[in-house]
Amino acid sequence: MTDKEVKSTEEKIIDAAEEVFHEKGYFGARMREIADRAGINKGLLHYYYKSKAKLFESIFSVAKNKMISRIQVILEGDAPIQSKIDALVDQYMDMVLKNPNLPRFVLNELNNNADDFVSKHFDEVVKLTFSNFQQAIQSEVDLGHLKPIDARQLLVNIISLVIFPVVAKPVLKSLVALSEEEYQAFMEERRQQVKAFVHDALRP
Amino acid sequence: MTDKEVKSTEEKIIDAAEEVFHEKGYFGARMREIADRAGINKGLLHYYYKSKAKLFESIFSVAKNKMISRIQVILEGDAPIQSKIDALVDQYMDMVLKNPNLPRFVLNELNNNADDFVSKHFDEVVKLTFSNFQQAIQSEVDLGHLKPIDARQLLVNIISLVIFPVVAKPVLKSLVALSEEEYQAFMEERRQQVKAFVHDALRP
DNA sequence: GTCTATATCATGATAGAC
DNA sequence: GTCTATCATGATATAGAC
Repeated sequence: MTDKEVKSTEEKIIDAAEEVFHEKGYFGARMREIADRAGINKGLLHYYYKSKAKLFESIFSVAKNKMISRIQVILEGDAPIQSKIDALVDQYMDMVLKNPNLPRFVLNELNNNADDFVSKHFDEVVKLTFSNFQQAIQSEVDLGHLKPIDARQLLVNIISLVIFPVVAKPVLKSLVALSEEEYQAFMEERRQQVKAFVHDALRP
Repeated sequence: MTDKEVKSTEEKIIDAAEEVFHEKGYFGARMREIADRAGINKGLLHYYYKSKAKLFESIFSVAKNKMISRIQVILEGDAPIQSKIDALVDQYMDMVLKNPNLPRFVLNELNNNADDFVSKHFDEVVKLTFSNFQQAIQSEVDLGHLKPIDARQLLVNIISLVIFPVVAKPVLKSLVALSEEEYQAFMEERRQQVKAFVHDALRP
């Protein structure tokens, strides 16, 4: 949907709720602010979503899917491991740069909720995906193409290198004294840098 | 202070407030819950801290210092770069394992506040520290001891590799299907793994 | 479907007795 | 210093007119 099209009320609500929940989290978000940003009033907001909790669930579910859908496709494919890693970095980098508040939001809300909530959203999805990746790593190691490494640690390394600098954006800007433009450039450089860093670390 | 000593009311408040703010963040925290965990009532809590905001500032300031004090000492010393990196990983790993909610808390609250708030807490401190590190990296690169790398990117890499898996603990436990004990073991392995990974990536 | 007005409830904060 | 009781505010949620 492009900006100039007329949004339905439902769409206006979703868009506004995404903004506010992603920025402020569940507890920081205000139904009032969501209604305002959607250009409607609180009564109408509650007409569409009976409660803040319902609206949140809807927003969170979409966010969670954005975070895991791409990784899943990549890790399950049968491309060579180096291209998998590069694709993983590129896809995640695209996603977090386009939705800078998404990772923090998902991470925080997963943390706020009990373990069974986390399992419900992640477990089934992720087991197969990961074991495929693990096997791919192992065979490359066996062939002497990669330095031996625990596949779990490697996967965590890659994701850390991409997501953390987005979650920590405010610190980063202070830490290396960046303006907004410099930060964007830094992250764009980072795309290549992370790929090279991981590649270099895996040299046998 | 050990557990069996009698805590002053002030100490009980600080300890309880740390727990609650670190777990729930500013907006999720309740003065009621802080009073309960401290074993006092809300009236007394407000006698010590006139407002939630004041109490928060006090807790946040300590948390922020925990996050930057160690890194600063290490990066400013004149040890060889490889030992600096190892020390940095060890120190940060110790800290985040002992205070698993600390990084998320600091990161979130920095994000919730305006840029000048961030600058106030970080800027002056960090400039000198970083330029020292940058020079150390550069001379090692010049000597051919390290593969050329942007010092900013390297520093962000190291911090990402240590902190992210703590911030993302719930995801991690699902992603690689870990129990609490397995997670702790994973993180303990990680201490060596990160050092080796960074070291390997920097081989010329 | 959309709005205004209102009910309900929880929270931060204060007042005052002891 | 510590407690109980209460206030004031602001947020979610509902009722009802249009």
